[in-house]
Amino acid sequence: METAPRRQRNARGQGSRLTGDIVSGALALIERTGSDEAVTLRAVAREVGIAAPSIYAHFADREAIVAAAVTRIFDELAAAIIRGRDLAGDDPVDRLIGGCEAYVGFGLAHPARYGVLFSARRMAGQDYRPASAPAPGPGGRPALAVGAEAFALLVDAIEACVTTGVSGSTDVVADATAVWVALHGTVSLRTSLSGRFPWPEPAEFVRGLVLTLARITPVRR
Amino acid sequence: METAPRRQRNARGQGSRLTGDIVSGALALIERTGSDEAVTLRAVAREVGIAAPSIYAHFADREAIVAAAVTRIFDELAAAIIRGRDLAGDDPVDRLIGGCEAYVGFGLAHPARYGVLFSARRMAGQDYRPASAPAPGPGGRPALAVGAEAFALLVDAIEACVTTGVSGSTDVVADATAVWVALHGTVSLRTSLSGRFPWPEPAEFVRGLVLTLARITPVRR
DNA sequence: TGTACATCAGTGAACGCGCGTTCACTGATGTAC
DNA sequence: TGTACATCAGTGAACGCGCGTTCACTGATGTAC
Repeated sequence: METAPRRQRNARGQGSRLTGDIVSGALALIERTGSDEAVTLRAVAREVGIAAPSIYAHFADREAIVAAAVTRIFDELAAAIIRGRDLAGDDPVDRLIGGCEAYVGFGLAHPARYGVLFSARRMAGQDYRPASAPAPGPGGRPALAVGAEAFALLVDAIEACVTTGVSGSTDVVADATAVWVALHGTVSLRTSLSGRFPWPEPAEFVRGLVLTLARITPVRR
Repeated sequence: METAPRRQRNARGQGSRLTGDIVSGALALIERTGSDEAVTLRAVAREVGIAAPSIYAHFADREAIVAAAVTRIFDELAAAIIRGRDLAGDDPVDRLIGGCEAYVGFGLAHPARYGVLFSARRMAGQDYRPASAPAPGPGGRPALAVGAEAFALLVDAIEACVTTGVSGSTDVVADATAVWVALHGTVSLRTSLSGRFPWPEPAEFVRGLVLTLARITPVRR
């Protein structure tokens, strides 16, 4: 268990910089081990190059660190979706597919980060937290709000397809839910069973799922 | 940490009964805590009512216990699917939907058990294992074979719909993969975000997913 | 039929480890006078 | 301009805990003679 070189202490008034470095250290541990289990106070301290008790000035406990990491990952995911959507051009179907491919691409490229987002146990833990302290995290909004933003992107993308007449969806939210469920299942199952199942090529598979579930009329393409 | 009452020792020649009890203890821990993390040698020993070192006569390590538990859960899942399929009657579409609803029903009713089946880290661990020791477990077949059996049930069910002309699928394996991914995503997301998302009623939602992705011709119903 | 013995099915104590958390502390740096 | 002081940003040692794993052992029961 090698320790990072001892970190230089922050200048007066800059103490909150360590907050961000602790989150980065937690993300590095998640990335390296594939799980948020590895995010212990002592491991994070080693990663960042500080003494373990120093963390208490920035986070109440392990859960708070993980919650802050989750917020950061949701931001990365949302940014990836928006990038994929906007790179796809102006056609609403292309933009929908571009965003969905980016979602799956992010999940497959960063399975550890993605997995932490939807770790059932962590979420269950949040349920026990009193409503008065909704996992704020120093990143700003609570993680779930960011997740909701990503879902809103999907709803809007399908809505745009309905508006231009290429989607026959009569319940956009229900169909967006179906698409999300399928995208998540794709990332989750492929990650679990990567080499042990004859997976089709991801981009084409996702395209097929989205066209079908978002009820894009086949006439057009 | 209360210990179970001390277990009565097995009669001579019946020592292997403890093997099954250890797996049951592991399942009880998974069910109670929601995660396979809780399956430690000492916790299992407490659960079963034996001394921790006694486990070594039956399992090489923690991983072997979890692998045996996974095999048992896969058996339960396959049995649930078959039951749901057969209770649905003779119509191939009804049987397909019955099996899929049973899959999702099992996952939602036993989220902890289901979650362990597809825990990415556990699976990754199996990859590092040499091919010479494919996680045999005292349950019989390796867990993945049982997973493949469940997938074969799905392929057969769609195949039957194609044969009777109600499914327009031209690539049954690809469409079965899409259905599986969507079912898994449904269980996984609903479990993670149970109360924090306006989920539609499961049976109807699953029905819609399956009819769409298995390309059941809408003419008929 | 009696008895010595082998085997089976475990036990109990001990080890070293990493963990969260506490406590009193240190040493640089800005600020009031 | 000098200096005492408060504050900030941490540190280091120590605690008790649960963990996997080892080791020598125990005591019931079947079996060979």
